[in-house]
Amino acid sequence: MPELPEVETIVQGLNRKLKNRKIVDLWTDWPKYFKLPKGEKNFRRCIIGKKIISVERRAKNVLIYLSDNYLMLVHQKMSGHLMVGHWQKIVSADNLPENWQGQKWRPVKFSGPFTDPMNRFIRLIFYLDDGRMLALSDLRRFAKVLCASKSIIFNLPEIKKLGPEPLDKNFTYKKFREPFFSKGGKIKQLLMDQTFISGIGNIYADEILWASKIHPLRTIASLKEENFRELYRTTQSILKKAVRLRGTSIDDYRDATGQKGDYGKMLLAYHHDGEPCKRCGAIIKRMKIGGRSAHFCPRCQKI
DNA sequence: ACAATATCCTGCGAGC
DNA sequence: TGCTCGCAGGATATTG
Repeated sequence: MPELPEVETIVQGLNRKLKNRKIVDLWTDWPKYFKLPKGEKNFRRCIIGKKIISVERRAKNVLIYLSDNYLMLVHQKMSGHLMVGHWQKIVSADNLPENWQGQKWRPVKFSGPFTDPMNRFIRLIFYLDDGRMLALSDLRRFAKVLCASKSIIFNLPEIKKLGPEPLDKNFTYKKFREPFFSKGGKIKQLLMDQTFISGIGNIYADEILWASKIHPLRTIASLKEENFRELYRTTQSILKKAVRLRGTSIDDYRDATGQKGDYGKMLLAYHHDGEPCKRCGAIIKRMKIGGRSAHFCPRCQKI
């Protein structure tokens, strides 16, 4: 679900709310979430009793720094949302809110945005020592949660391989341009390749390409220097603006407190197929590229 | 070696 | 109304 701006927004919220909290218990109805890297045997033991030092973002991963040099990594994948709320144990299921009726029983009352439909899909809960909880709502159950010592997590291949952060101060044009010399293929797929630049997914790839007037099927070899300049510029400006507006809530994305992001109304290509292009008036098209839908203007994004 | 496809899941809306 | 199909913001494994 969330891409860089959404994960960044969530992380900022979590960091404010979770700092110095101790994790006292956890509950899940989907133990498959837990992945233990080599050297760790027991997820519960990794987590319980640990204090949360800080929360940071790397690519689309949420990094929760714990005491004893431990680190919990959460990847929300397509439908995951981390949120913080108050909780109390529910003794009887009789007075569950309407949107929980008929759902699998959950051991808590989540009093954040209680009527938020996403609450139905809370599958994992970390209970905190201040009476609050960190919950993972995840309709499709794709999310992944890892816990291990810092060094083990940072040495995982999927973390080590990650490309540079596009909003990092050190992300110069040179750094952006360099990998294109050695890689081929189509521009859209490369923009979404996490080993190339980290944090860009389907929405922002489409927006960046529209803003740069580049067709998603353009090959790297066909791009001119001015195209790369434009891609570099729009990548940073679009992601920055999306972070400022707290992400895109087309469907179900929420920040850590259940609020929607405001970048949705800024979208100019993504989900605008069938509508006139805001720049030239041609009808925005949608096509499948590498199993994902791409939205683009067939007139001003020339192939 | 590369790229297209299947896979992990569930819910929703469209179309018949 | 009720069924089936396609679709969804990700990443990895498998196939061709």
